Amino acid sequence: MRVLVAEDHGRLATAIAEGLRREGIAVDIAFDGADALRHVAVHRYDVVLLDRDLPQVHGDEVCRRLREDRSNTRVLMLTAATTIRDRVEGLGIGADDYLPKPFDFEELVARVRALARRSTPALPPTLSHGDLTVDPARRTATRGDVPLALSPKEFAVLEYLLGAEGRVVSAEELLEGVWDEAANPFTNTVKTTIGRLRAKLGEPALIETVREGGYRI
Amino acid sequence: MRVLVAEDHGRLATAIAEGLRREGIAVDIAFDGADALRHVAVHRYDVVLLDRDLPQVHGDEVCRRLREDRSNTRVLMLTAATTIRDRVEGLGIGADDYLPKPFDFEELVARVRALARRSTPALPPTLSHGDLTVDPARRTATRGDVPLALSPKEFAVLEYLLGAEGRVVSAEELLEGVWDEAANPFTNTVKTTIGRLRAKLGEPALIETVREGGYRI
DNA sequence: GGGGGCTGTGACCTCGCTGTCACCGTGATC
DNA sequence: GATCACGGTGACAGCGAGGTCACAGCCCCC
Repeated sequence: MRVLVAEDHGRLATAIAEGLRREGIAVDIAFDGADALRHVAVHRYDVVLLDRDLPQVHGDEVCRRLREDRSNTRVLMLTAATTIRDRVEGLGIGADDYLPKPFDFEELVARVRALARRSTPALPPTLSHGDLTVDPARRTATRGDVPLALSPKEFAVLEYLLGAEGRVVSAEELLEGVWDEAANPFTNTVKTTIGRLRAKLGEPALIETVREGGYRI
Repeated sequence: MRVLVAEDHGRLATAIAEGLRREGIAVDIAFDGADALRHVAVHRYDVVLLDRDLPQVHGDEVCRRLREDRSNTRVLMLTAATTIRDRVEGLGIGADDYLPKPFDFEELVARVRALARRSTPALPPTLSHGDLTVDPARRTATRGDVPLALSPKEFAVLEYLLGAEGRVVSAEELLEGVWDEAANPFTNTVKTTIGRLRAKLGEPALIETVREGGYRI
């Protein structure tokens, strides 16, 4: 899962980002509205966490533009204002959800996850393939009743591959979908992560390699 | 991601190419319009970076030809002229985006990325012929329920032949369409690959030979 | 401060793919 | 039947994509 945090208060933005990363979510940060639009043009996000009072380009405007390309990115509006009127306005603009500051971090994560699940509507709440079952909401994965202890990155990669439903996923696509923009494009961390994931998934092997193509489940 | 830079100023072309490569993007260079068309005929690019003032064949013409085959390659026009009129004309010809020189390199990269994201709305789901089925997205081929373990080259050749829908495809055409430009034109690797492919496809034979002509499925 | 898990890096290795070459089979032509 | 041209086949060597491993930095938690 990949999220953009658009928030001009540096401390808050980085705190949110840190927290989400600890949950295995790839996070980029934009410090103003123009920056947010630039990021959105370049990458695909599952969710944009959007502060309403952004400098340069107002949050409402960013939201409106996001609605225009009908990419199925979801918008979670953050705002200091807490009146019902604001809430209604926010949703009217096209935000998918709305969270008044100050908020509880747990709740933020829960809402982000809920929205992300909606951004790929075809997928059922738990993903499975053969005797492998992955529950994105609970962050658990089991193979034939045996729970798997996956790290956040490993989990994210597995989730992505399952979501692709047998399509071949290139290393580049994985980098784009699971890592954040700081990732070195020439890294071999994808190879390594796939290797570790395979080791944990055990036999019989589930992740196939397609030479010159990528990986497939 | 693969990009073609069509730009006749050698220094600028190589500088752009270097920069994009540093971003992990595969880049080919064409120094004039005819060269650009040749590259485009042979390879599939996500984005073509097209200088408008190209020698031999003008950028506008290259762009028009790109629109004609409905490959979903995106065109980013570069131009020295900056008037609104030019901009409108450029887009009218069918460019997907438009960047006036001089430009900020960061912006160039961002726009290339944004275009590339738009460029891959999945190809037709599967190709088939008789009991043979080929799924390009999953990179799988089956013959009557039996999955075939094809190498990348074999798969590409099979895909090309199926795409030709019974037309006779010459060895030269296959070389152009499936191999890269470094391929030795006198090679007999096509013969060899066809041989291996036939062996894997099994009986009854699907690939016919047309003497002095080429192959047909 | 120290231990432990998670990640990314760089070095090294392995193995399958691929292009080449030499040779064979076959059908056409004389 | 001899010759010729073209296509098929099998052996082989080099290469490069992908796998593996050890290690170091980082962060968290005790």
